[in-house]
Amino acid sequence: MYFHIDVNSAFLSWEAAERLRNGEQVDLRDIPSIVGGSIEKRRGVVLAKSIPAKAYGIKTGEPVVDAVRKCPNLKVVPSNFDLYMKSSRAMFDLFRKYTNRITIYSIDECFIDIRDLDYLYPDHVALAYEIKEEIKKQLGFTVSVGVSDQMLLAKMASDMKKPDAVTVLYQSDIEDKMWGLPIEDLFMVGRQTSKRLRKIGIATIGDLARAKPDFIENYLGAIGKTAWYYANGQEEKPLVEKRERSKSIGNSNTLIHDVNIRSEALIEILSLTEKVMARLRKEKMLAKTIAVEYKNSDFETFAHQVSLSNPTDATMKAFEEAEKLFDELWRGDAIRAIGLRVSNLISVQNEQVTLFESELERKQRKVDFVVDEIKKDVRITRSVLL
DNA sequence: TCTGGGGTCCTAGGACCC
DNA sequence: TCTGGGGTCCTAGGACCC
Repeated sequence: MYFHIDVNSAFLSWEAAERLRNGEQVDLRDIPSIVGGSIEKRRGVVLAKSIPAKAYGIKTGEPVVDAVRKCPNLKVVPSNFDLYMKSSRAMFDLFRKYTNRITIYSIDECFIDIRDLDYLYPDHVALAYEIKEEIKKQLGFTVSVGVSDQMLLAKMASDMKKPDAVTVLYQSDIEDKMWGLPIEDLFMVGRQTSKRLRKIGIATIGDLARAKPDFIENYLGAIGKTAWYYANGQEEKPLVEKRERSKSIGNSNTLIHDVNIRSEALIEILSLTEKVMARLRKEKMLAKTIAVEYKNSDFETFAHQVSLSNPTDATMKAFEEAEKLFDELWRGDAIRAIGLRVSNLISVQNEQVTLFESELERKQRKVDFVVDEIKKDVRITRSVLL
């Protein structure tokens, strides 16, 4: 038996709760409001919206300027990722008082396997309400809980009633509760897939469930098969697997101005490389593949990647490769955003890094080590001061 | 319409090997 | 060599999630 727990308008709720704690009178959740990226820094999209804002037709992911056009007295607050991390951790810690069988799916969502709690809490729905109420009381925000014997159905269920709700959805309910929903509501059916499905007359989850699976797979490929199973309330494989380590680590950045000077782009790439490689070293991993990506002013993206013969965690080694990749990649157009990602990661322990290492590489590793330590100290000092 | 950032997985085509 | 086909690895691009 699973719960899927989803924070309602997470970033906005967390901001609202924090402001109330700090003595502010107005609850952001009661007025048209959004958490939005900074327009000046060209990150101006809606990250979260209040229910009153939703009533104006404001959607997550749309440009903030459009949202303001829809609702001129919209309250726009900036994002605050430290607060989100803190709020997220507090919520997951609260769940851990019940069980450790928690699969974190994102910053504001998780699955809880409650099979160990049967003895203490034979009534699953009552437990769902208890947890929901405890979050509200202790942390000041609401969640939607989905209850089912399967992860997929628990996830679909938590989406059905919002905010502050518990929804039960078993296999035997899907015809009644799920099949009438538009195809877009099915997990893993996004814009492209729904467009293609509608083109062949599949408009609801029920339409997909009743279609021939082989035909759908032929038409859409692997995603078609997966979606067909989901429409029928089945998972071909577990919805999410607990994984110890990430498979890739990357950072990207929208530049304050479009750039078409190589040296300016390289400064940005170096800064991204430093960030990404520091994260990689912190995870005690080495990367075999390095990829550079950019987005031009027309929002086209281009990427190049390379596989190294010797995996590395060294900033300068990665930067050398990134520089080469960028030179192959860049068409001389105006660059809006740049990203760097490493993948094909292996544990440091699994590799005798020193085996093929040159004197220069050895020195560079030392530099990385020292820089990481200094940054650690800076953080410690700052937290002591706070 | 003037569009973020962090991820995962799939697909198609080419290189290379046997 | 004018050649078949399977397996594997790699890359670029795209779809999806939050």
